[in-house]
Amino acid sequence: MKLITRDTDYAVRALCFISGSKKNRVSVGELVGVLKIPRPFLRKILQILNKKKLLKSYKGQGGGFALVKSHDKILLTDLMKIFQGPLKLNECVFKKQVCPNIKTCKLKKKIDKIEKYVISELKGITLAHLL
Amino acid sequence: MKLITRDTDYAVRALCFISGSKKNRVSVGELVGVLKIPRPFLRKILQILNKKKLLKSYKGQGGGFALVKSHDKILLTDLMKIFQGPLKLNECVFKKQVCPNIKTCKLKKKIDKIEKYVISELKGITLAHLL
DNA sequence: GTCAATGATACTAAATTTATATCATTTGTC
DNA sequence: GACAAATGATATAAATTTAGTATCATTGAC
Repeated sequence: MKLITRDTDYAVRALCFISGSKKNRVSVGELVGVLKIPRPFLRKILQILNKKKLLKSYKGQGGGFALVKSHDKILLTDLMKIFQGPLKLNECVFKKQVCPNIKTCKLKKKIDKIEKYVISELKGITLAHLL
Repeated sequence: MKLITRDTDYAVRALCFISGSKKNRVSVGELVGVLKIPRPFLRKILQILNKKKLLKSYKGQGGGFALVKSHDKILLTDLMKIFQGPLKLNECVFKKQVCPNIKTCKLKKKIDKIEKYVISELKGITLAHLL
């Protein structure tokens, strides 16, 4: 029932740290040292963030990762989408056949309303809110 | 990322059907026939609902399950709590050590706000909204 | 007493989340 | 150019949660 999974969490932490760092490149080794995130897992996450253009990576000695845009432009929902798929509180539970008696399910509308609220609120949240 | 898991779903369907039934007792066999839920799984769910006093069970020939309270008194959140644990959108992600630099995490307040809204909205939802 | 129902409980399977491991590629330094 | 330090790509494994199964015991109407 967690809305936010661990990889999203780790991504947030890593991006925050990189954003706060004075260097313009931060290596995995540095991040692991500070954030205590399992190294291979963090590597995977950073590679994904690189592919998704939230980070730019630099290979070779002295390499590492740098932010592409400033932290107040990085939306929490972007991270959630990347690691957890599209934000949907309700999936198929309240579709057609909920109660076989019923054609239109009023509950769905209620859930949809809540979902919209959550999404709109989350959309307003950037990493800047952490700093 | 589903807010509602399958057992909650099944519970909703079963309770709805029982509520709509003219009989005052509905057996698992009947429910399985109509709702197409795997029998042993449904049995488990109904047993839980019985223990949690949302259903009353009757053993023996002609036995089955009956509602304890009317459908407009059964809250969706009750079912979610029973099958999915306490409703918390955010768990430990945005606690203390999010960004090691930071003491108080503003994001937590935002998430809390959303969570409260969701809970309050869900609290208003009963099975009656399905009928 | 029999049979049709639920109670209790232990087990299995599938899916998702959370990692781990390894080899390839790039690049700065000597 | 060799080497070392970094990331890229990718396959696999472990842990957890969700979903489902199976079985024997108990109850109660007939």
